[in-house]
Amino acid sequence: MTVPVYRRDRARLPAAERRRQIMEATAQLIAERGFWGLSMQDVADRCGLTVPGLLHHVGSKDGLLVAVLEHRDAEDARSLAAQLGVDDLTAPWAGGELPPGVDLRRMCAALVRRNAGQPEIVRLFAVLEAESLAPSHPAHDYFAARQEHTLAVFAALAKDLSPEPHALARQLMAMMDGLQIQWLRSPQTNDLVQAWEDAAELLFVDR
Amino acid sequence: MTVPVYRRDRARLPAAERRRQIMEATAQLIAERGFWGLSMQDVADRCGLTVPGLLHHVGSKDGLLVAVLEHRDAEDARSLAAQLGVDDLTAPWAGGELPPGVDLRRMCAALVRRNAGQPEIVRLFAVLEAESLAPSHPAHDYFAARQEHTLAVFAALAKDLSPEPHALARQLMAMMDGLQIQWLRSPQTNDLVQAWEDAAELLFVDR
DNA sequence: GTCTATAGGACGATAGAC
DNA sequence: GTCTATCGTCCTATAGAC
Repeated sequence: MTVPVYRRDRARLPAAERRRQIMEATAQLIAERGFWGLSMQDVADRCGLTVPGLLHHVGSKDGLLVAVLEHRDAEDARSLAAQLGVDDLTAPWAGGELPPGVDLRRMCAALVRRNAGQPEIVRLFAVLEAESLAPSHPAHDYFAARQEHTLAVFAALAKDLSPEPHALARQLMAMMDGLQIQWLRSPQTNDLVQAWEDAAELLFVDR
Repeated sequence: MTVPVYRRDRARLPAAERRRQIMEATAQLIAERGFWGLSMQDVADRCGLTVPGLLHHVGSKDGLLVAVLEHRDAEDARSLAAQLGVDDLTAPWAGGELPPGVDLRRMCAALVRRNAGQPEIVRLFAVLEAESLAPSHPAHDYFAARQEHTLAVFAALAKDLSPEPHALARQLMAMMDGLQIQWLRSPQTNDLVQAWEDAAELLFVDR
Protein backbone atom coordinates (compact mmCIF):
# COMPACT_ATOMS: atom_id res chain seq x y z
CA MET A 1 0.00 0.00 0.00
CA THR A 2 1.42 3.35 -1.04
CA VAL A 3 1.48 6.24 1.34
CA PRO A 4 1.14 9.92 0.30
CA VAL A 5 4.46 11.65 0.61
CA TYR A 6 5.15 15.35 0.30
CA ARG A 7 8.36 15.58 -1.66
CA ARG A 8 10.65 18.40 -0.59
CA ASP A 9 13.39 18.01 -3.17
CA ARG A 10 12.03 20.54 -5.68
CA ALA A 11 13.63 23.94 -6.00
CA ARG A 12 11.54 26.70 -4.50
CA LEU A 13 12.31 29.77 -6.58
CA PRO A 14 11.20 33.33 -5.92
CA ALA A 15 7.96 34.00 -7.81
CA ALA A 16 9.47 36.53 -10.23
CA GLU A 17 12.29 34.25 -11.26
CA ARG A 18 9.96 31.27 -11.65
CA ARG A 19 7.71 33.41 -13.79
CA ARG A 20 10.53 34.34 -16.13
CA GLN A 21 11.48 30.68 -16.43
CA ILE A 22 7.89 29.75 -17.27
CA MET A 23 7.61 32.49 -19.91
CA GLU A 24 10.74 31.32 -21.68
CA ALA A 25 9.83 27.65 -21.67
CA THR A 26 6.34 28.43 -22.92
CA ALA A 27 7.53 30.68 -25.72
CA GLN A 28 9.77 27.91 -26.99
CA LEU A 29 7.04 25.28 -26.82
CA ILE A 30 4.39 27.44 -28.53
CA ALA A 31 6.85 28.17 -31.32
CA GLU A 32 7.19 24.40 -31.75
CA ARG A 33 3.56 23.32 -31.52
CA GLY A 34 1.33 26.37 -31.50
CA PHE A 35 -1.03 27.22 -28.69
CA TRP A 36 -3.47 24.42 -29.51
CA GLY A 37 -0.61 21.95 -29.42
CA LEU A 38 0.82 23.27 -26.16
CA SER A 39 0.38 21.11 -23.07
CA MET A 40 0.65 22.35 -19.53
CA GLN A 41 2.41 19.10 -18.67
CA ASP A 42 5.26 19.90 -21.08
CA VAL A 43 5.70 23.38 -19.67
CA ALA A 44 5.67 22.07 -16.12
CA ASP A 45 8.20 19.34 -16.94
CA ARG A 46 10.57 21.81 -18.55
CA CYS A 47 10.44 24.00 -15.45
CA GLY A 48 10.81 21.15 -12.97
CA LEU A 49 7.28 21.68 -11.67
CA THR A 50 4.07 19.70 -11.46
CA VAL A 51 1.06 20.93 -13.39
CA PRO A 52 -0.78 22.33 -10.36
CA GLY A 53 2.44 24.09 -9.40
CA LEU A 54 2.47 25.73 -12.81
CA LEU A 55 -1.21 26.66 -12.62
CA HIS A 56 -0.57 28.37 -9.32
CA HIS A 57 1.51 30.95 -11.20
CA VAL A 58 -0.54 31.49 -14.35
CA GLY A 59 -4.09 30.56 -13.39
CA SER A 60 -5.03 28.81 -16.60
CA LYS A 61 -3.72 27.90 -20.02
CA ASP A 62 -5.18 31.06 -21.53
CA GLY A 63 -3.63 33.09 -18.74
CA LEU A 64 -0.28 31.59 -19.62
CA LEU A 65 -0.58 32.73 -23.23
CA VAL A 66 -1.48 36.27 -22.28
CA ALA A 67 1.40 36.41 -19.82
CA VAL A 68 3.86 35.28 -22.48
CA LEU A 69 2.71 37.90 -24.98
CA GLU A 70 2.90 40.71 -22.45
CA HIS A 71 6.32 39.52 -21.33
CA ARG A 72 7.62 39.55 -24.94
CA ASP A 73 6.26 43.01 -25.64
CA ALA A 74 7.99 44.41 -22.62
CA GLU A 75 11.30 42.81 -23.59
CA ASP A 76 11.06 43.97 -27.20
CA ALA A 77 10.21 47.50 -26.23
CA ARG A 78 13.33 47.70 -24.10
CA SER A 79 15.58 46.25 -26.79
CA LEU A 80 14.23 48.43 -29.57
CA ALA A 81 14.56 51.56 -27.50
CA ALA A 82 18.19 50.75 -26.81
CA GLN A 83 18.89 50.08 -30.46
CA LEU A 84 17.35 53.35 -31.62
CA GLY A 85 19.15 55.27 -28.89
CA VAL A 86 16.07 56.62 -27.19
CA ASP A 87 15.15 56.28 -23.57
CA ASP A 88 11.52 55.50 -23.22
CA LEU A 89 10.29 54.08 -26.49
CA THR A 90 7.15 52.10 -25.96
CA ALA A 91 6.95 49.38 -28.53
CA PRO A 92 4.77 50.44 -31.45
CA TRP A 93 2.58 47.38 -30.96
CA ALA A 94 1.96 48.04 -27.27
CA GLY A 95 0.48 51.49 -27.54
CA GLY A 96 2.23 54.72 -26.65
CA GLU A 97 3.91 57.75 -28.10
CA LEU A 98 6.75 57.94 -30.57
CA PRO A 99 9.84 59.98 -29.79
CA PRO A 100 10.73 62.72 -32.29
CA GLY A 101 13.55 62.04 -34.72
CA VAL A 102 12.80 58.38 -35.37
CA ASP A 103 12.24 57.78 -39.05
CA LEU A 104 10.35 54.86 -40.55
CA ARG A 105 13.13 53.28 -42.52
CA ARG A 106 15.52 53.22 -39.58
CA MET A 107 12.81 51.86 -37.36
CA CYS A 108 12.01 48.99 -39.72
CA ALA A 109 15.68 48.17 -40.04
CA ALA A 110 16.00 48.08 -36.27
CA LEU A 111 13.00 45.76 -35.98
CA VAL A 112 14.44 43.41 -38.56
CA ARG A 113 17.87 43.40 -36.96
CA ARG A 114 16.34 42.62 -33.62
CA ASN A 115 14.26 39.80 -35.06
CA ALA A 116 17.19 38.31 -36.94
CA GLY A 117 18.77 37.58 -33.58
CA GLN A 118 15.86 35.66 -32.06
CA PRO A 119 14.37 33.20 -34.54
CA GLU A 120 12.50 31.30 -31.85
CA ILE A 121 10.56 34.38 -30.83
CA VAL A 122 9.83 35.29 -34.43
CA ARG A 123 8.48 31.79 -34.93
CA LEU A 124 6.34 32.12 -31.83
CA PHE A 125 4.70 35.21 -33.28
CA ALA A 126 4.43 33.77 -36.79
CA VAL A 127 2.55 30.73 -35.50
CA LEU A 128 0.29 32.73 -33.21
CA GLU A 129 -0.42 35.34 -35.87
CA ALA A 130 -1.87 32.66 -38.13
CA GLU A 131 -3.59 30.62 -35.41
CA SER A 132 -5.19 33.72 -33.94
CA LEU A 133 -7.00 34.57 -37.15
CA ALA A 134 -9.81 32.41 -35.78
CA PRO A 135 -12.12 34.61 -33.69
CA SER A 136 -12.30 31.95 -30.97
CA HIS A 137 -8.54 31.97 -30.38
CA PRO A 138 -7.58 33.40 -26.99
CA ALA A 139 -5.06 35.76 -28.61
CA HIS A 140 -7.41 36.90 -31.39
CA ASP A 141 -8.08 40.35 -29.95
CA TYR A 142 -4.49 40.83 -28.94
CA PHE A 143 -3.21 40.30 -32.48
CA ALA A 144 -5.98 42.32 -34.07
CA ALA A 145 -5.09 45.28 -31.87
CA ARG A 146 -1.39 44.76 -32.45
CA GLN A 147 -1.75 44.81 -36.23
CA GLU A 148 -4.01 47.83 -36.16
CA HIS A 149 -1.65 49.77 -33.96
CA THR A 150 1.46 48.88 -35.94
CA LEU A 151 -0.27 49.93 -39.15
CA ALA A 152 -1.29 53.23 -37.60
CA VAL A 153 2.22 53.98 -36.39
CA PHE A 154 3.79 53.03 -39.71
CA ALA A 155 1.26 55.12 -41.62
CA ALA A 156 1.90 58.13 -39.41
CA LEU A 157 5.64 57.84 -39.97
CA ALA A 158 5.09 57.36 -43.71
CA LYS A 159 3.18 60.60 -44.14
CA ASP A 160 6.08 62.42 -45.82
CA LEU A 161 7.37 59.43 -47.74
CA SER A 162 4.45 58.46 -49.90
CA PRO A 163 1.24 59.87 -51.34
CA GLU A 164 -0.48 56.83 -49.86
CA PRO A 165 1.07 56.33 -46.44
CA HIS A 166 -1.48 53.73 -45.42
CA ALA A 167 -0.74 51.55 -48.43
CA LEU A 168 2.98 51.84 -47.81
CA ALA A 169 2.47 50.86 -44.18
CA ARG A 170 0.62 47.73 -45.25
CA GLN A 171 3.31 46.83 -47.75
CA LEU A 172 6.11 47.23 -45.24
CA MET A 173 4.34 45.06 -42.73
CA ALA A 174 3.48 42.41 -45.29
CA MET A 175 7.04 42.29 -46.60
CA MET A 176 8.51 41.97 -43.12
CA ASP A 177 6.19 39.15 -42.14
CA GLY A 178 6.64 37.33 -45.44
CA LEU A 179 10.41 37.54 -45.49
CA GLN A 180 10.53 36.32 -41.92
CA ILE A 181 8.58 33.18 -42.79
CA GLN A 182 10.95 32.40 -45.65
CA TRP A 183 13.91 33.01 -43.42
CA LEU A 184 12.55 30.72 -40.71
CA ARG A 185 12.00 27.98 -43.28
CA SER A 186 15.64 28.00 -44.45
CA PRO A 187 17.84 30.25 -42.32
CA GLN A 188 21.06 28.96 -43.85
CA THR A 189 20.30 30.12 -47.42
CA ASN A 190 18.54 33.25 -46.35
CA ASP A 191 20.01 36.35 -44.70
CA LEU A 192 17.03 38.17 -43.23
CA VAL A 193 18.75 41.54 -42.85
CA GLN A 194 20.08 41.46 -46.40
CA ALA A 195 16.72 40.40 -47.81
CA TRP A 196 15.05 43.26 -46.00
CA GLU A 197 17.54 45.82 -47.26
CA ASP A 198 16.95 44.66 -50.83
CA ALA A 199 13.22 44.95 -50.37
CA ALA A 200 13.44 48.32 -48.61
CA GLU A 201 15.33 49.66 -51.61
CA LEU A 202 12.21 49.03 -53.68
CA LEU A 203 9.55 50.01 -51.17
CA PHE A 204 11.14 53.27 -50.02
CA VAL A 205 11.60 54.59 -53.56
CA ASP A 206 10.91 58.32 -54.07
CA ARG A 207 7.66 59.17 -55.76
CA MET B 1 -28.51 -4.10 -19.52
CA THR B 2 -27.71 -2.55 -22.86
CA VAL B 3 -27.45 -4.64 -25.96
CA PRO B 4 -25.09 -3.87 -28.86
CA VAL B 5 -27.05 -2.63 -31.83
CA TYR B 6 -25.77 -2.07 -35.32
CA ARG B 7 -27.37 1.16 -36.46
CA ARG B 8 -28.32 1.22 -40.11
CA ASP B 9 -29.63 4.76 -40.36
CA ARG B 10 -26.39 6.35 -41.54
CA ALA B 11 -25.97 7.33 -45.16
CA ARG B 12 -23.68 5.04 -47.05
CA LEU B 13 -21.98 7.20 -49.65
CA PRO B 14 -19.76 6.10 -52.52
CA ALA B 15 -16.12 6.30 -51.45
CA ALA B 16 -15.17 9.11 -53.82
CA GLU B 17 -18.02 11.33 -52.71
CA ARG B 18 -17.39 10.64 -49.04
CA ARG B 19 -13.74 11.50 -49.58
CA ARG B 20 -14.58 14.85 -51.08
CA GLN B 21 -16.87 15.59 -48.16
CA ILE B 22 -14.12 14.69 -45.70
CA MET B 23 -11.56 16.88 -47.47
CA GLU B 24 -13.83 19.90 -47.36
CA ALA B 25 -14.81 19.50 -43.73
CA THR B 26 -11.20 19.00 -42.72
CA ALA B 27 -9.94 22.03 -44.64
CA GLN B 28 -12.45 24.20 -42.84
CA LEU B 29 -11.58 22.81 -39.42
CA ILE B 30 -7.81 23.10 -39.90
CA ALA B 31 -8.28 26.71 -40.97
CA GLU B 32 -10.09 27.26 -37.70
CA ARG B 33 -7.83 25.40 -35.27
CA GLY B 34 -4.67 24.31 -37.04
CA PHE B 35 -3.57 20.72 -37.40
CA TRP B 36 -2.62 20.35 -33.75
CA GLY B 37 -6.04 21.63 -32.76
CA LEU B 38 -7.89 19.37 -35.19
CA SER B 39 -9.78 16.43 -33.73
CA MET B 40 -10.90 13.40 -35.68
CA GLN B 41 -14.12 13.50 -33.70
CA ASP B 42 -15.00 16.94 -35.07
CA VAL B 43 -14.33 15.86 -38.63
CA ALA B 44 -16.38 12.71 -38.18
CA ASP B 45 -19.28 14.64 -36.64
CA ARG B 46 -19.35 17.11 -39.48
CA CYS B 47 -19.52 14.27 -41.97
CA GLY B 48 -22.14 12.29 -40.11
CA LEU B 49 -19.65 9.51 -39.40
CA THR B 50 -18.12 7.87 -36.37
CA VAL B 51 -14.39 8.16 -35.82
CA PRO B 52 -13.57 4.60 -36.94
CA GLY B 53 -15.68 5.23 -40.02
CA LEU B 54 -13.54 8.26 -40.78
CA LEU B 55 -10.31 6.39 -40.15
CA HIS B 56 -11.39 3.74 -42.60
CA HIS B 57 -11.06 6.37 -45.35
CA VAL B 58 -7.89 8.20 -44.34
CA GLY B 59 -5.91 5.71 -42.26
CA SER B 60 -4.67 8.16 -39.67
CA LYS B 61 -4.72 11.81 -38.68
CA ASP B 62 -1.48 12.44 -40.56
CA GLY B 63 -2.90 10.66 -43.58
CA LEU B 64 -5.87 12.98 -43.46
CA LEU B 65 -3.64 16.05 -43.61
CA VAL B 66 -1.69 14.78 -46.56
CA ALA B 67 -4.89 13.92 -48.39
CA VAL B 68 -6.26 17.41 -47.85
CA LEU B 69 -3.13 19.10 -49.18
CA GLU B 70 -3.03 16.94 -52.27
CA HIS B 71 -6.71 17.53 -52.85
CA ARG B 72 -6.24 21.32 -52.67
CA ASP B 73 -3.28 21.31 -55.03
CA ALA B 74 -5.25 19.42 -57.64
CA GLU B 75 -8.18 21.84 -57.35
CA ASP B 76 -5.97 24.92 -57.51
CA ALA B 77 -4.07 23.67 -60.51
CA ARG B 78 -7.32 23.24 -62.42
CA SER B 79 -8.63 26.66 -61.46
CA LEU B 80 -5.41 28.50 -62.26
CA ALA B 81 -5.09 26.81 -65.62
CA ALA B 82 -8.60 27.88 -66.53
CA GLN B 83 -7.95 31.45 -65.44
CA LEU B 84 -4.77 31.76 -67.47
CA GLY B 85 -6.42 30.18 -70.47
CA VAL B 86 -4.08 27.25 -70.81
CA ASP B 87 -5.01 23.63 -70.90
CA ASP B 88 -2.64 21.65 -68.77
CA LEU B 89 -0.96 23.97 -66.34
CA THR B 90 0.31 22.04 -63.40
CA ALA B 91 0.29 24.26 -60.34
CA PRO B 92 3.71 25.81 -59.77
CA TRP B 93 3.81 24.35 -56.28
CA ALA B 94 3.08 20.82 -57.41
CA GLY B 95 5.93 20.34 -59.82
CA GLY B 96 5.66 20.38 -63.59
CA GLU B 97 6.37 22.45 -66.63
CA LEU B 98 5.25 25.97 -67.45
CA PRO B 99 3.43 26.72 -70.68
CA PRO B 100 5.01 29.34 -72.95
CA GLY B 101 3.50 32.80 -72.97
CA VAL B 102 2.68 33.02 -69.28
CA ASP B 103 4.36 36.03 -67.73
CA LEU B 104 5.10 36.48 -64.06
CA ARG B 105 2.99 39.52 -63.37
CA ARG B 106 -0.11 38.02 -64.93
CA MET B 107 0.48 34.80 -63.08
CA CYS B 108 0.76 36.52 -59.69
CA ALA B 109 -2.37 38.50 -60.41
CA ALA B 110 -4.21 35.30 -61.29
CA LEU B 111 -3.05 33.68 -58.06
CA VAL B 112 -4.21 36.63 -55.99
CA ARG B 113 -7.57 36.79 -57.75
CA ARG B 114 -8.09 33.12 -57.14
CA ASN B 115 -7.17 33.44 -53.47
CA ALA B 116 -9.39 36.46 -52.95
CA GLY B 117 -12.35 34.21 -53.67
CA GLN B 118 -11.59 31.51 -51.11
CA PRO B 119 -10.55 33.01 -47.79
CA GLU B 120 -11.05 29.76 -45.90
CA ILE B 121 -8.52 27.96 -48.06
CA VAL B 122 -6.04 30.81 -47.78
CA ARG B 123 -6.40 30.63 -44.03
CA LEU B 124 -5.83 26.88 -44.12
CA PHE B 125 -2.53 27.42 -45.86
CA ALA B 126 -1.53 30.40 -43.72
CA VAL B 127 -1.99 28.40 -40.54
CA LEU B 128 -0.22 25.32 -41.86
CA GLU B 129 2.63 27.35 -43.31
CA ALA B 130 3.45 28.68 -39.86
CA GLU B 131 2.76 25.49 -37.92
CA SER B 132 4.83 23.42 -40.32
CA LEU B 133 7.98 25.44 -39.64
CA ALA B 134 8.60 22.93 -36.86
CA PRO B 135 10.59 20.00 -38.29
CA SER B 136 8.38 17.52 -36.45
CA HIS B 137 5.20 18.73 -38.15
CA PRO B 138 3.70 16.16 -40.54
CA ALA B 139 3.50 18.76 -43.32
CA HIS B 140 7.02 20.13 -42.77
CA ASP B 141 8.55 18.56 -45.85
CA TYR B 142 5.53 19.31 -47.98
CA PHE B 143 5.72 23.03 -47.28
CA ALA B 144 9.49 23.18 -47.60
CA ALA B 145 9.25 21.62 -51.06
CA ARG B 146 6.34 23.84 -51.99
CA GLN B 147 8.21 27.04 -51.08
CA GLU B 148 11.35 25.93 -52.87
CA HIS B 149 9.48 25.05 -56.02
CA THR B 150 7.44 28.25 -56.09
CA LEU B 151 10.59 30.30 -55.61
CA ALA B 152 12.29 28.46 -58.46
CA VAL B 153 9.37 29.01 -60.83
CA PHE B 154 9.06 32.68 -59.91
CA ALA B 155 12.81 33.22 -60.31
CA ALA B 156 12.80 31.56 -63.73
CA LEU B 157 9.96 33.80 -64.88
CA ALA B 158 11.71 36.86 -63.42
CA LYS B 159 14.89 36.35 -65.40
CA ASP B 160 14.18 39.19 -67.83
CA LEU B 161 12.53 41.48 -65.30
CA SER B 162 15.26 42.03 -62.77
CA PRO B 163 19.03 41.82 -62.40
CA GLU B 164 18.37 39.70 -59.34
CA PRO B 165 15.50 37.40 -60.26
CA HIS B 166 15.88 35.32 -57.14
CA ALA B 167 15.54 38.33 -54.86
CA LEU B 168 12.49 39.50 -56.77
CA ALA B 169 10.94 36.05 -56.48
CA ARG B 170 11.38 36.15 -52.72
CA GLN B 171 9.87 39.61 -52.48
CA LEU B 172 6.84 38.68 -54.53
CA MET B 173 6.20 35.63 -52.41
CA ALA B 174 6.69 37.51 -49.17
CA MET B 175 4.37 40.31 -50.23
CA MET B 176 1.64 37.91 -51.31
CA ASP B 177 1.77 35.97 -48.06
CA GLY B 178 1.93 39.10 -45.92
CA LEU B 179 -0.92 40.90 -47.65
CA GLN B 180 -3.05 37.79 -47.38
CA ILE B 181 -2.62 37.65 -43.60
CA GLN B 182 -3.65 41.29 -43.27
CA TRP B 183 -6.62 40.67 -45.50
CA LEU B 184 -7.72 37.64 -43.49
CA ARG B 185 -7.51 39.66 -40.29
CA SER B 186 -9.85 42.40 -41.55
CA PRO B 187 -11.43 41.54 -44.90
CA GLN B 188 -13.92 44.39 -44.74
CA THR B 189 -11.32 47.19 -44.69
CA ASN B 190 -8.93 45.43 -46.99
CA ASP B 191 -9.32 44.65 -50.67
CA LEU B 192 -6.76 41.95 -51.40
CA VAL B 193 -6.72 42.41 -55.18
CA GLN B 194 -6.32 46.19 -54.87
CA ALA B 195 -3.59 45.87 -52.26
CA TRP B 196 -1.71 43.48 -54.52
CA GLU B 197 -1.97 45.77 -57.53
CA ASP B 198 -0.56 48.64 -55.49
CA ALA B 199 2.32 46.51 -54.31
CA ALA B 200 2.99 45.05 -57.76
CA GLU B 201 3.34 48.59 -59.07
CA LEU B 202 6.34 48.99 -56.79
CA LEU B 203 7.85 45.53 -57.11
CA PHE B 204 7.65 45.25 -60.89
CA VAL B 205 9.35 48.59 -61.46
CA ASP B 206 11.81 48.73 -64.39
CA ARG B 207 15.45 48.70 -63.46
C1' DG C 1 5.03 28.06 -3.57
C1' DT C 2 4.74 23.43 -4.26
C1' DC C 3 2.97 19.18 -3.55
C1' DT C 4 -0.35 14.54 -3.87
C1' DA C 5 -4.49 12.91 -5.50
C1' DT C 6 -8.13 12.83 -8.37
C1' DA C 7 -12.04 14.32 -11.10
C1' DG C 8 -13.88 14.21 -15.61
C1' DG C 9 -13.09 14.32 -20.34
C1' DA C 10 -11.09 14.15 -25.03
C1' DC C 11 -7.77 12.12 -27.68
C1' DG C 12 -6.07 8.64 -31.70
C1' DA C 13 -6.29 4.08 -32.84
C1' DT C 14 -7.62 -1.04 -33.12
C1' DA C 15 -10.60 -5.36 -33.27
C1' DG C 16 -14.16 -7.43 -35.08
C1' DA C 17 -19.39 -7.61 -36.35
C1' DC C 18 -22.46 -6.67 -40.19
C1' DG D 1 -18.40 1.35 -45.80
C1' DT D 2 -19.89 1.79 -41.38
C1' DC D 3 -20.71 0.31 -37.03
C1' DT D 4 -20.06 -0.90 -31.50
C1' DA D 5 -16.91 -1.45 -28.02
C1' DT D 6 -12.84 -0.66 -25.93
C1' DC D 7 -7.81 0.36 -24.92
C1' DG D 8 -4.38 3.31 -23.16
C1' DT D 9 -2.88 7.85 -23.07
C1' DC D 10 -3.15 12.59 -22.56
C1' DC D 11 -5.50 16.72 -21.17
C1' DT D 12 -6.97 21.04 -17.91
C1' DA D 13 -8.44 22.00 -13.61
C1' DT D 14 -9.64 21.61 -8.52
C1' DA D 15 -9.22 20.27 -3.45
C1' DG D 16 -6.64 20.29 0.19
C1' DA D 17 -2.05 19.03 2.73
C1' DC D 18 2.37 21.05 4.00
